[in-house]
Amino acid sequence: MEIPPFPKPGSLEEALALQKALAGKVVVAGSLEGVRRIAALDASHRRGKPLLAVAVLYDLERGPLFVGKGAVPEEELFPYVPGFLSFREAPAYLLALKALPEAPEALLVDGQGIAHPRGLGIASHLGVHLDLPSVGVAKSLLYGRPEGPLPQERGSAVRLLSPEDRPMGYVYRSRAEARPLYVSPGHRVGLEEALAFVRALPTRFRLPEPLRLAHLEAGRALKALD
DNA sequence: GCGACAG
DNA sequence: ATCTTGTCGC
Repeated sequence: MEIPPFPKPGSLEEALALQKALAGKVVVAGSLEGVRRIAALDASHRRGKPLLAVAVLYDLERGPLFVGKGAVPEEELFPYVPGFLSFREAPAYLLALKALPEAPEALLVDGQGIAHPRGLGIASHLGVHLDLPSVGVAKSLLYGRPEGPLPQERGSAVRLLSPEDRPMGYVYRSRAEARPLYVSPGHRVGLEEALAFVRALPTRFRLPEPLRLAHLEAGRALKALD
């Protein structure tokens, strides 16, 4: 697939400017109905080792088809700063995607979409960079607050609101006993459509299966480095 | 000034 | 993300 070079900011100020510019290109509209092949992205890292990213090419009707991997040496990593995660992890994800035998129709990313201080979480950043529909599924909250209490039952969801009460996504209960997930549109998908998409994904445990596989594979691939 | 803070 | 043991429960 076509992958444009990813600019590495020389400073946080530069990253901020890039972020603001790209946020203006995010499209929060569209349906993922009919999408069949996606790429699920997750990464693993330990100090002293490279950041290891995994892209699982996943057919929604057949299951996992291929695992692409990408690694970036620790010395080359942008520092982790809340709100700037994409500048650290995106380069590794792009390498993992480049290793896939075919381009996915959409991306499922471990992290926020537009539920972000400047509307450009890693899912949105990757979506805009590659001009692909994308959805963010984060395991914890970065920005915003739930509109109300989240029911315990599996499948329940409440909107995630910005400080100005703008809906940015959903707090979603994928499993009855599990802590919620934070689902938000990345790019080229609407608010409700992003939730509908995640709800339709096969989910055996807390994380949707494609992301769980990416998570497991990233962990074992990193461990295999030594 | 204080608290919050994806991975 | 990772550092970390046992422990509760299906």
